Amino acid sequence: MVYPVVSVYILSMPSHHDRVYDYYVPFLTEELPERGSIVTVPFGGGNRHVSALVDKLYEKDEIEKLKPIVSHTNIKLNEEEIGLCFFLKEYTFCSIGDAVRTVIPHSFLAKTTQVYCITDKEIVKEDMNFKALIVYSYIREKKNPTFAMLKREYGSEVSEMLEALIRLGYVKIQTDVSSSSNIKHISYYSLPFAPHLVEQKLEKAKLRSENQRKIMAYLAEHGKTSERVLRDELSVLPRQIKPLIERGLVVQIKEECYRNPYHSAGNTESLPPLNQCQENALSEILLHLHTGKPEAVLLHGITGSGKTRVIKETIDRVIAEGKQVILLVPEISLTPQTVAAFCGHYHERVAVLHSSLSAGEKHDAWRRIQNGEIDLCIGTRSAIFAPFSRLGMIVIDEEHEHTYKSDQNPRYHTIDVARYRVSYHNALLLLSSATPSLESYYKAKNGSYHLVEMKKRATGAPLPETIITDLRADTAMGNTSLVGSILKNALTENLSHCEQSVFFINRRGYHNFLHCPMCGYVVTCPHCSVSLTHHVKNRQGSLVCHYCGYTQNIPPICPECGSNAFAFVGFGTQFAEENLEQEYPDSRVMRMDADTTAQKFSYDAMLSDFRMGKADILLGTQMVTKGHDFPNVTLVGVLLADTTLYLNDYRANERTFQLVTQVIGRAGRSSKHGRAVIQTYNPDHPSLLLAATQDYSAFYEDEISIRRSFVFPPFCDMALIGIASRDEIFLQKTVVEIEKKLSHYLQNEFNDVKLVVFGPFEAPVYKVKETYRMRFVVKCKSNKRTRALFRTVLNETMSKFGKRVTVAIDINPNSL
DNA sequence: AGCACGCCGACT
DNA sequence: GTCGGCGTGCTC
Repeated sequence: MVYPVVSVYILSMPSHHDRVYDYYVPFLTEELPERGSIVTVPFGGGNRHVSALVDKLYEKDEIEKLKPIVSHTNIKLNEEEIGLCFFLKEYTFCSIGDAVRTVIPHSFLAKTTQVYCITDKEIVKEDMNFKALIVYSYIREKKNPTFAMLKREYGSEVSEMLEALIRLGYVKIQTDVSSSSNIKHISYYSLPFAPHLVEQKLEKAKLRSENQRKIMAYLAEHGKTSERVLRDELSVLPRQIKPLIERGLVVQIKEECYRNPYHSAGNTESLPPLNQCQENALSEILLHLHTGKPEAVLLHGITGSGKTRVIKETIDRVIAEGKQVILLVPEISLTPQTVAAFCGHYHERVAVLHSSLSAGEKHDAWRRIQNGEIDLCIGTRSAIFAPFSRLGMIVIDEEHEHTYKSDQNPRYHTIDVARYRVSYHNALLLLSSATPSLESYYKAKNGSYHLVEMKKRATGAPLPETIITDLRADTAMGNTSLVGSILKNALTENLSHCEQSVFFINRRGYHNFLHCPMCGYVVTCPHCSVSLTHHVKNRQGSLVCHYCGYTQNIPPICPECGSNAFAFVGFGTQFAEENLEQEYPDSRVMRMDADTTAQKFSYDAMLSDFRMGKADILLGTQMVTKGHDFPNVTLVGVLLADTTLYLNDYRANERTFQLVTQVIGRAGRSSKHGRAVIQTYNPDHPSLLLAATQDYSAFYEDEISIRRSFVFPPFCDMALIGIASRDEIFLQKTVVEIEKKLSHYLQNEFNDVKLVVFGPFEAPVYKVKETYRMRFVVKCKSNKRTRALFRTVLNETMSKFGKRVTVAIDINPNSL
């Protein structure tokens, strides 16, 4: 006798115990699970029910040692999704469970519920009182009720009873996995006969109720009608319709309905024809579309060159051929405007996917894509997993943005996943940016991507005139205003012309921190080793931790030495806003940062208000720099460009160049002449000088030679090994253990692996939310052997120190 | 991750 | 003499 057996990965397993377990399939009558099916299996001593992914199905005649699977759900990952899971596991050291939860939405995975069930134990009379017996037989009869059911039946004192029953071994708690389909249905009603027969039918059925006649009449006139319309129009409830259904006078139809917050207000206005530069770029891209193999194009166009237009045109071509497209944008620029701009005439065939959709909305968008109802999916990072079966192209707009790198659990880079998917489908990967990441541009220069460049602004407008101003000169003259004299002149002039300005500042809050000049004391967060930031809300000042949200009042004097010279140092968006309002009382200042855009869609509302001219000055953090098109903006000010310049990170130059280039690009996008003023204490810094002239290739040449000589990406990979614990002693122990293991393996089993280990260091913020953090920084080449070494060290350390510490490896992290 | 098994302190 | 702390180890 041979039995079907499945090898499965348990989805709740931590990565260091992630391996296959075998189960036999007992129910031969039902459909067999397949590779990719999600099944429920008994696991561990208590045989609790857990979800698992079927890796393979085979036959075995010896099943003595195996347990049977419990059931299999209707959820099944396709071959590509399974491949993506293993890809994520290999590259990010996550478990298969984490990978599955990343590749498909959480709502697709079965929900677990706690149910009570009886055991095989024979009842001993003395153990049971009358009440206990009642509860026991209820559980037996109802076949595994939930706690909610028991409580409804017997009140809340039932929990003591249950505890006793469990203690005596008559009842146990079981985790049931119910496959929640999470599909929303909507009921429609219609007549099963021709409308003119209504009267006749009503007579025959002897129905005289006014409401029921109304319903019939309405359906006769309007045909198929939803429950909701009937309720709104006739104020009838489903239970009044029910008798009609029972008598066969009305039929009920249930249809799957999709929740869609983007009512795809597509933009069907005809666009101006492509200019020569755009036309050339388009035809170059199209060259790589039908090669029958995976291709990648890096579209590098200066700010304002109209990349968006070219992308849209390319999307049209791909969809016209019956293929599907994923368009990714950075979190920050996923606005209804962006969606509308790309929607074009696709309307209902567009899905939007991002992390702040509700579970139901995400689920529905996913279902529509699966059902082949969608041609274009616009979204943020997670939309890279959109389940298209005829994928023709993946577009990654602003490809240099750090939001494409996941900074938690599966710490994947979207471009890596995109390359996997593109090669699976023989599709085209289109990366686009005005300031490509060094890594991408390097690949383009070396032939692994095709490079397409656009060097002219679409409107023919010249690049903004850019002035780098030396704040030291202002300081020397005793001018401590945030706005130096040159920027001040430019702003005054701009205001008098009724033209708009965008000011960029790199920091939230009011002042940076509270500092005592007498004793040097700085007010810090009690849970995190970081200074508190001054925020003002409703004219009330408070100190806020940007890591854990801890808030406290401002102490009037220094708690350390009692000095009243206690003062704020540095400044943020809030302070700048007040400062500008004071100096320019007649101008309207709009502040945009994480604090003012916390509400859903408020970001969008602010942008369109500003575009419509409801403010003169838009002041904000990073978010004002992203790809927006403000035709009336002619002045851009960077209040302090130095903040990214001296980051303790090899990408400091790159970040500065990208940021400044992008901000400058906001100015003078229409026919009006634009100006940019960059305030700095380092007016001679090459990255600033090159950003001012928007000279990407010169910047690239400079920077790539630095990267080459100091060996930084793209000439190697950086791995960050992060160790965190609430217990400093264990943290230290783990750090020592990792150091020991690394050096041991590098001398023995893994002596072919080349890596340079730096550290251990304390993390830049050593303590966050009562957790202490240390790290190693490793220069390596992320190949199979290196990852195998990392995996070995990670697994062994985690097995040893298990719950007291967490160790995570991030390959090419966003910040070091 | 869960959960059982197993070995030492504060209670009836 | 027991209840219960959580350290250790296993899960087809």
